[in-house]
Amino acid sequence: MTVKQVRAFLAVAQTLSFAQACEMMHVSQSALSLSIKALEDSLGGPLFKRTTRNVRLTPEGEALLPLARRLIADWDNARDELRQRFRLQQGLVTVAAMPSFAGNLLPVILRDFRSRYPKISVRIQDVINERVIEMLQVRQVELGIAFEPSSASGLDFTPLYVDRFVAVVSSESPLAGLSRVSWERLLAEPFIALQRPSAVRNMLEQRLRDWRLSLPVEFESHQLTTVGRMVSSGLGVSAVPALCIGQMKELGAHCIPLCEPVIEQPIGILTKSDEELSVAAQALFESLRAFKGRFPESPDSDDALGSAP
Amino acid sequence: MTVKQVRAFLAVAQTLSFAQACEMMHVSQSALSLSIKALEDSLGGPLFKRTTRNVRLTPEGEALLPLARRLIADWDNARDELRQRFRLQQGLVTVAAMPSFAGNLLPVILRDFRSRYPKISVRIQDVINERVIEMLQVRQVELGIAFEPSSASGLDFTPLYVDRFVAVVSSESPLAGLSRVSWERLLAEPFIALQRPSAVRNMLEQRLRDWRLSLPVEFESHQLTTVGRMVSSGLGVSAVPALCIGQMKELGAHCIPLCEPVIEQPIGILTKSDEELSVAAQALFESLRAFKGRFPESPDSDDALGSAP
DNA sequence: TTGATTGATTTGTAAAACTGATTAATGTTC
DNA sequence: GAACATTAATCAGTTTTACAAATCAATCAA
Repeated sequence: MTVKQVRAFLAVAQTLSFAQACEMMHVSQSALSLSIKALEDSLGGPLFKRTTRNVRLTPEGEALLPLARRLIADWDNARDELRQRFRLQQGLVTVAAMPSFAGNLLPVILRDFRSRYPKISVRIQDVINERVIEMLQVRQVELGIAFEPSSASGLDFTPLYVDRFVAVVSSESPLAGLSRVSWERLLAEPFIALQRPSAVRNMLEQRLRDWRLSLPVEFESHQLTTVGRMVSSGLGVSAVPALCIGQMKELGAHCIPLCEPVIEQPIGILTKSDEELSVAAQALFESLRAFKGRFPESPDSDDALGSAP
Repeated sequence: MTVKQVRAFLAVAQTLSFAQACEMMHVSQSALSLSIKALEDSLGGPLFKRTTRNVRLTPEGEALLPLARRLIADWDNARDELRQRFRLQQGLVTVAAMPSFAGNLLPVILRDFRSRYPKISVRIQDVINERVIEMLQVRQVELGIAFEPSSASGLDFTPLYVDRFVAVVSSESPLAGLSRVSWERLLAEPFIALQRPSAVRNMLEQRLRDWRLSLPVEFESHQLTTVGRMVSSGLGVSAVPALCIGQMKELGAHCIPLCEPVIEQPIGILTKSDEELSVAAQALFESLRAFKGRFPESPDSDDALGSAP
């Protein structure tokens, strides 16, 4: 019992004529006759009662008809779905991205991606860095965007850009006029920090410890927006990834490059190393990499890397 | 995309090894390789990621797996169902029979039939003669058991036996001792008849009119049982098909052969002439015919046929 | 009866599916 | 780290299957 045989059965059942059915199937009449006969043999009895002038279904044929219809419909649906998947005309990519990326660059990239592959839906998880890695490891998402993880994490890292901290100050602040500012100078002001647990916050404190600096935390918030508002209201200063400059400016805060040390961290695409990417995920992967040149320039000269003195 | 290819896919997906899968499929490894490749080509992309040491599903393969499982399961189910039908191990026969037959002989025949084909269910409609014919014509049932219909009914008639009217009298009746009784003598008593519309009743009146006799109807009932009770209580006499003798005796009534005229009517199996019988219906048809010899003897000598004088 | 139509059958051919041997690649083991 | 074992892909040759064209047999209409 093959698919072709069942299709032949449907064609004959529909037209009640071998002659018409064989046109529909694009085969010769003899081939159709043999197909039907083979099907009947494999099922154990006749499906049609046929004379030279007349073709009708037997009761068993009648019983097969609805079954055959459903089988062929399901068959074709499954085939089409798979084909669409491969053709990127359907599918779902799951992505987990750290908030600074998810909130700033990702929407732009996705708009481009969606216009290219309108039938692929993208599910984004806007979670902290650690959750990105966890979700990848338990296969909750196919792609992650985060800091480079430890090599033992079982994840592959494809760098996209190097993020760097910039100072955020109110426009009335005495620092506002400077073209660059040192951490030491910045931390003389009351500091508004992102709440723990946060990889960004942890990384920041770690690096500052190397320089024997510490954060004089005055306020804390989970939301970057809140941090921006606090700064622009003159409550204190902060430091955020360069990615968020636009957001800060919108909130009326002022951003200044930070030095001594320049704190920067490569950010990139994470994938589970032993896991294949779906065609759809590969497409998004490529779209992300294609944006590489359009990221805020991060001069990756070695001397700019802040290292402990 | 063929069934064989999808089966091959399932085998490989299950074992994650071409070598094991090809044993399962009883084909050579190269044939299996080609099958999978053909499937992949027809779908538009790889379903497995395979190295010489390792076979794993791609995300698209992962997507196909549940679909394939269902397709193959449905496929096999449909095939098995049809095969069982042809093998008489499954199926449904619908029968409409006139009450005198449905209530007396049919149960015995069906017990035999059920023991031979336990998986075939039989749906019986116990309806009056006219409904039997109607139900056949609209294909509500496959088989009917009734009087021979007019040849224009579009039904085929296979005679089973000839039914004959017998007198039913109470055991106290002066007629009870007779070995035979004429209709004229019987109709001198108050008559208990089956209610109209009833083919039995119509036929009876028709035949009696030929002999210039009429029914002195005193009571009417739809139920044979009620007729029997009335007779045995001495309310009157009746005449019923010979098939019902057993039933009447159980109710305490007495049955006597009727003559002048002997009113008899062939009863048999009806089928729609332009309709094929299901294998299951054919089997029941044969079971009914096989019982032919065991029906109450109806001497079909021509002289016994009552004809108008 | 004749002619037209329709499905079954037959026969030769082209396509496909399959096998077995070989090859290339990749873990494993000592 | 080299030899070995295992595995899937590939190739060549064979078998099997599927197909088309022609013919046949049956049936209906005129």
